[in-house]
Amino acid sequence: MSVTVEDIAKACGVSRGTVDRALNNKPRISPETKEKILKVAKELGYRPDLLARSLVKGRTMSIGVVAFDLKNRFFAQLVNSIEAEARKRNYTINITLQEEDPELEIQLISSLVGRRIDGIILCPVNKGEEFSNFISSLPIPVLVIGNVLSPSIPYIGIDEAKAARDATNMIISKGYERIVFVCPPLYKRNKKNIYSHEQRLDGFLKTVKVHKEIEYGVVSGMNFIQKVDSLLDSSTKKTALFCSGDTFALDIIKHLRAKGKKVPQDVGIMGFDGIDTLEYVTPALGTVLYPVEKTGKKAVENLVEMINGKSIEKRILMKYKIIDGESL
Amino acid sequence: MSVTVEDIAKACGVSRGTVDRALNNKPRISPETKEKILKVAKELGYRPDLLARSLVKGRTMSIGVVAFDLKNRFFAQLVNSIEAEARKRNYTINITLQEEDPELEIQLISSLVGRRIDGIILCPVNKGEEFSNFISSLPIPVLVIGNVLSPSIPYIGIDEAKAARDATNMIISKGYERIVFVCPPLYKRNKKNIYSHEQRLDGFLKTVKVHKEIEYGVVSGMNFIQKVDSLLDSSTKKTALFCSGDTFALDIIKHLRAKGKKVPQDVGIMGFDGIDTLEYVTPALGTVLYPVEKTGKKAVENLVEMINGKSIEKRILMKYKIIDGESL
DNA sequence: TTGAAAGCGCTAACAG
DNA sequence: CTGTTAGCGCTTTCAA
Repeated sequence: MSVTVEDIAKACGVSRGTVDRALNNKPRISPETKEKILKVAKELGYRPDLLARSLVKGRTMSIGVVAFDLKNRFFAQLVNSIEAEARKRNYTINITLQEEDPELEIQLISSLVGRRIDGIILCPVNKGEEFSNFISSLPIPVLVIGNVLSPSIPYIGIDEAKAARDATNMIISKGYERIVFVCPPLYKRNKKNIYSHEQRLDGFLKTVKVHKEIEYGVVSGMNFIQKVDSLLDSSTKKTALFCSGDTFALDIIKHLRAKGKKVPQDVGIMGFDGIDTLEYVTPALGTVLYPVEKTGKKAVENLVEMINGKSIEKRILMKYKIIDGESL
Repeated sequence: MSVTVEDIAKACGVSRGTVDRALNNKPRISPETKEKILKVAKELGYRPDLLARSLVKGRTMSIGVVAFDLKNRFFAQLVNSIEAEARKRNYTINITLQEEDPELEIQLISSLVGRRIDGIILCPVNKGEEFSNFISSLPIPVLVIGNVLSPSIPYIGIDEAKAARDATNMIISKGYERIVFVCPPLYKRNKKNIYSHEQRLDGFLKTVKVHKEIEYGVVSGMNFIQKVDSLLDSSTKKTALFCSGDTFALDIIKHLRAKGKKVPQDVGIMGFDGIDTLEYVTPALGTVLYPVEKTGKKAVENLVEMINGKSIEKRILMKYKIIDGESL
């Protein structure tokens, strides 16, 4: 079908080895033959078969990405920056979405390994020792983003608990009498890896417990909007809702608006993540700005290091930023 | 390094051919040997090298996607559905982002072809005969989304011009005296493929010219916000802005809000695309709902058909929907 | 400076 | 039912 090294060799009356030397700028070839080979290669429209090359070289120059889905702004932004950084380094990315299905995740990872990609950036939904062992047993390096797996598997992200503490303190400083942590995913903590949300909860609880005067609560489950509703009706204390993700905050704001309640007059709202959607939302949401783009970039940098046999830090923390919006 | 067919063959005292028959459910093998081989394969933790398989099979079971970037909601949603549908069909996707760089786009496509992917879904930024010829000359099928390239290259999308006509008529029915088409990308029409925006403009113009009583205008360029501003100051006619993309509309709304102007009281706004961000935006933006997810799904379906040697329609049109929001 | 041959791991074809 | 061989397209090694 397409042109091969063999074809060029024949056309030039040389051997495949010589063609290889010409095509890949290797020494031990005369300038004349080289020039001729390059010319013929161009004429024939030669395109190297990267598949065959990978087979012999033992690396594919591609990295696998396993994420939840791309509807989620966080992952879209993340993958965007991963691709950009990978491209800079001549890597291609293979994206697979596990849609929060633990079994699918394992399948996808296996498939990626089978494709002989050079490394994986993983946003895991699985957790536990068995899965961690599975990851550790893989023949290629894996870097984890978002949810920590085990101390021995490289992780890159932010200090979630500390960020939550800072955010909670910010809310407290606004004079709220009651703060409710809204964390819908919490109910799946037994089945899925929601490390980051648990850490955020932890940071929240630690902070709020110090302030005896402040009433606090935690809401979890997919029917969090109803729960929030009844909570708000149950007391007249000045209340703030600290949501463990911006989208939850936006859902609540939307609901409150429909009910005619006002933010922040009737209730204060704080988000987490700083997704780009916020740019167009009013009132401007207070949130914790997660440096997604930088995280993606850094992840590629470090994964490539690992691919090249270097060791990296097991826990790389990025700088987050507390954003004081109009919603508090 | 890792376990190969050869290893299993040796361990079982059979030939590679037999192992192949066992592993891939091929006939002409006794149940006992098959069972034994499968058992040993599992014990050794065998993982087929898909690279080697692809080399001999001539297909990689992966499809390439070339898009602008994933910050753009449209592409994030599109890629999300492409991945999901591809996964269903046991295809993996290779994503590359061209960031609206025509030369990079060509490079990326070449690289994908070199990797022997089975087909490409392309959201082109290039245009013109030369590029179309380049695409046609590729040894693998290409399906285009968004911007049409040439009638001979399969395209999937919506009837942009008709959608714009319908949208314009909807705006007119609201009693506006002046309608301005805001299309920032228009200024790059000579360098880049902005087919869809041009079609939208075309649909707008055709419709508005029929209504002699209505004043109309077109704004282009990245400083469209300023231009819109001075336009609004220049007349007291009841004006609507028909933006050729939702994000432009959102940018304008944001700006107007900052200036204290109200939508739709002071000016009506209509968008195009129906990106998911709109869910959280007020006032609810009137827009043209592009069936992104269905388009991505359909694209994979059709590309796979092409990969399997079947021919498909050259121009597949999806159903769009005019959304009457609160912004008009 | 160039050629020939081996081999990456797999599947396919043909014998046996 | 099973083994052997060739070959996918490339790179690498060892001779010449």
